[in-house]
Amino acid sequence: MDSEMSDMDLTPAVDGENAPLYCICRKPDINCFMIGCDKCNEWFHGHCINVTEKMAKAIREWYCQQCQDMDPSLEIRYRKKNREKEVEPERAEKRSSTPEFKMDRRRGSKVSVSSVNVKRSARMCGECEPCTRTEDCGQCDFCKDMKKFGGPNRIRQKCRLRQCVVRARKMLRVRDEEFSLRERKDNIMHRRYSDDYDEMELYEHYKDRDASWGSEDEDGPVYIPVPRKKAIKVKHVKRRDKKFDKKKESRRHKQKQKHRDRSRHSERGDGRDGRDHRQCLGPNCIDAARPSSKYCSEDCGMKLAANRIYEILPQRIQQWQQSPCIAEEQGKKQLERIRREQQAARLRLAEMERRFHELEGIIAKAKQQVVLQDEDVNETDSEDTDLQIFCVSCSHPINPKVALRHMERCYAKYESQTSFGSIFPTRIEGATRLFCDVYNLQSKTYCKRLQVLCPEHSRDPKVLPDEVCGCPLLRDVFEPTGEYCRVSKRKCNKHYCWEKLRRAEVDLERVRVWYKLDELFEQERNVRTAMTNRAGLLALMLHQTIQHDPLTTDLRSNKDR
DNA sequence: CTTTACGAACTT
DNA sequence: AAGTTCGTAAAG
Repeated sequence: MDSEMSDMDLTPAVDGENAPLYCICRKPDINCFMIGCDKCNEWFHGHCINVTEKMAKAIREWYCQQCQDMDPSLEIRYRKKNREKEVEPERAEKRSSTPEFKMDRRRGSKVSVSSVNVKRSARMCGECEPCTRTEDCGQCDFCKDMKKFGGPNRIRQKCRLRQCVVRARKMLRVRDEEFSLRERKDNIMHRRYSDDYDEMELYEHYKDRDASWGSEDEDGPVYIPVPRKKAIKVKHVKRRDKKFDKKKESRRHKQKQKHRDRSRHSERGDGRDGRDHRQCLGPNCIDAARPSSKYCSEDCGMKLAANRIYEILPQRIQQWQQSPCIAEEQGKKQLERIRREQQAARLRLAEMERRFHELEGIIAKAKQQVVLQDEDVNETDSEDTDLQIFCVSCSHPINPKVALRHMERCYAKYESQTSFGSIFPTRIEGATRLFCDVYNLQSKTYCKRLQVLCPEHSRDPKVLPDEVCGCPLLRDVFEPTGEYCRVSKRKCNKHYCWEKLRRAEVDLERVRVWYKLDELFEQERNVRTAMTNRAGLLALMLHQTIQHDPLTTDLRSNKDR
């Protein structure tokens, strides 16, 4: 096989019995460059049709000769870039010689507009500040996504600060306003504002300014104090020089940007000093604040914070105490209810534990009974007919006499094939024999069936030949007679596994009570957490209670009492 | 409708 | 070849 394959490289004429044939040569060779027709989907060897791999790279759509003959409208299409290269020289020249020439492609195109060389595209006006920005901030989510900043390159969008004010989608421009604020703040070092200055307002201010700046530029030679970007000659300049110029430009531009911001800031004339050194806001401190901080040190910040608390807290506590807290009262009521229910559940649990022991006593007593031989004659009563019922598990027809026994076993058989576990063992102190809790190494879980009902991990005990059934006999379904069934356990079909079922009944109820207790405990915890958090330090500092209308409040509190 | 992810055109 | 970023499908 191997040799055949390698042969194929050299002699494509080797024709496998069922290998598909391709190309005009109708040969099965596939180990060379091939191109597919975009109409008929047939594959052709490059060398058969004189198309090299290099040529194919420039091709976007390719049609075979046959398809082109059949449909003359089919035209081989090339990729834009390559087509440009192949464009006749005169056309290329024409383009470069017309300053207004626009090639608005999907991508950034260089547009020559009155000798300013700018980049324009559907997403870039080319004139706003973000468009002219050349460096990525390295801080925004888009930058962080980039490979160069160690990101996974999943979002693939350019830096938020470089998203065009005019044409970029809004979501790309601003998402995390806080971020862009911080960034701008960092960039414009001289700009300072105190915390009572509305940050949103500031941001809006920026946005507006940016937008207006962009349009100003487009309007033409109206001179404003804001220095316009100077025309930079780039046309017919060698590539290297161009690069150099660009760098210079961006540097100069940045300087201008700074200058502009500074002058704008002072124009605002809001009395705030834009200089770098502000006084620390710490109590009685006359030092200068650290850069990008309102304080000279951590200590001063903490002092001010402490003062704030001393100042505000007593007043808030007073406010809090002035009016009754409805939620607090409701919480108290709820706690009371929960406690009552817990009490009831505990009683019920004690009752169930008592019944648990009582049952064990009954079972022990039942075991001491003696088998009555003549009873089993009675058992074979006239019901021994051809009546048939079907097992609920296996659906086999079964004799009613043995139905209970069969179904119990049948169910156990199926049930034991599945596991029913949790990764946690049961931890209920003081509870005997509740969950099975056998550890399954494979699934790393603990069995969560009732122990008495788990056919997977505990088999029914073997019944000895002389064992008695011992099921307590009842009158009118519920009333115990004090008598016990004295049929041989092996033969009694009426009370098959009665101990198991009775135990399960009790255990199930015990589990229910435990669940109830658990639920109540959870509720209590929630209510308590809510109550402790309600008038905590943080809550008091953050919120305040205002009595808008004392009359209404009084009425309400009077009604409550 | 917005956000995320990604192929691919385009640039460096 | 590697990096950038646009348009859009898919997901939310």
